[in-house]
Amino acid sequence: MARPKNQEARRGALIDAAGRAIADRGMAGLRIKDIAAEAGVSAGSVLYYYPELDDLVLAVHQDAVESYLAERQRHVDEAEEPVARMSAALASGLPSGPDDAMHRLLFELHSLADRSAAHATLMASLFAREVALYSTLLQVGAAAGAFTLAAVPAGDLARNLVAIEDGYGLHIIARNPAVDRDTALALLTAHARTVTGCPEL
Amino acid sequence: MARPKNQEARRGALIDAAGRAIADRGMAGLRIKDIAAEAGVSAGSVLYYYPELDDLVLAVHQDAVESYLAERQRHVDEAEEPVARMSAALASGLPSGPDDAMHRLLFELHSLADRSAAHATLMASLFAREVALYSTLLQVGAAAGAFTLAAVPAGDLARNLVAIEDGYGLHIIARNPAVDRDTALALLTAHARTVTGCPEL
DNA sequence: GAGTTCTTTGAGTTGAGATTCAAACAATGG
DNA sequence: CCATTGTTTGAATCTCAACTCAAAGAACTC
Repeated sequence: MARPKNQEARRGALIDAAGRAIADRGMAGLRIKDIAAEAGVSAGSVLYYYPELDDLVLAVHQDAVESYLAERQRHVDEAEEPVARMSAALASGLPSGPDDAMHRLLFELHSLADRSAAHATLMASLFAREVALYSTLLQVGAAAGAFTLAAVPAGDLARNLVAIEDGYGLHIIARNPAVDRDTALALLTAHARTVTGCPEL
Repeated sequence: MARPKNQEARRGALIDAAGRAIADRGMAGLRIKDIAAEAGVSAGSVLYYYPELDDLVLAVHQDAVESYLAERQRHVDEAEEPVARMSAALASGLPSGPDDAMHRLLFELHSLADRSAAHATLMASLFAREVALYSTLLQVGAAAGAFTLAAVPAGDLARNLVAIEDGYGLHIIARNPAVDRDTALALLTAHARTVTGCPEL
């Protein structure tokens, strides 16, 4: 063998490029040449690394789920106290606005879930891990005496929190003028306040 | 003029056919011939009535929003008492399962909102009217003494209810095994119980 | 630097689907 | 039953993007 295979790096670049292409053109408008242009290579090169386009899209989805979760965790971990950690979690789950690239990407990819088991699994995994994050925050907060949970198990409350995030996220991305990030965050926080009995949130 | 124009009826049939096609192939996989096949006509006929396919899709969206809302209202109106009406509202906002045609259709169409102002408007209108429905139910229930609202304005509670519906709806359609209709309804109802202070829900 | 293998490209091919269109067809008025 | 006009169709055409492929290029080994 001669020329070094840095296929990993190449594939990584293509995954990023495809992510950008999907976020701004949508799955329906995704074209190989757009991915190629975004990556600064020819269409042939995209096919060279991903003869099956579906594999690339799946890689994008995996990557998006992992980095989104890592990013949220990072935000939460910047805080120490249970209340502040919960606030950070709430703030990190909503799109910054209609053009939030990560959320646009995730919603586009989610639309594949009903016809692809692999995508459905990724979406379910994202949901489960977000629920786990909130569950932990709620339980730790309750143990520390900061929260008085409105219901048990905490997982039920956590699922509702994630559902609200997803619901508002959908509307923010869809440019619903009645749902901007600030209102959504206020309503989400109000809900969290209710179920934790914690007025400081 | 000779031959009677029953274009209205023809267009109506095409709207239905397109709705079915979108619900089961998705916007990304929508083909004129599928709409035509669904309507039992040739592809040419579809173009004859809708030279611009976007107009047909927009008509489908309008129609879906109206009939979905009408259907929900009908469900709610089958009950008399505030509590029963609220239960009916809660039960009518979630997909029956991953194959619920109306919800599949609505979610597909919603994905157009971020790139089309017309679709965004329809989606926003649907949201606003669902919020209005819940607002009314909450206020009437409170006035009747059945509910003790956890917050004012009632519209805030209503928006959270709709957001939860949308969030769980998304996951049910996406075949998330952790979110089936029954669990989602139970969690949604639990939330409603909390914010209304009404144990009978 | 010659040989080898990996990589990239662009031109050409293929195929699917949208669109056009002329001809056939149907219903009604006269 | 003929003329008129609306409707429908299928075949022909157009368009665009996926895919193929042979040739050129690049990095490494020996």
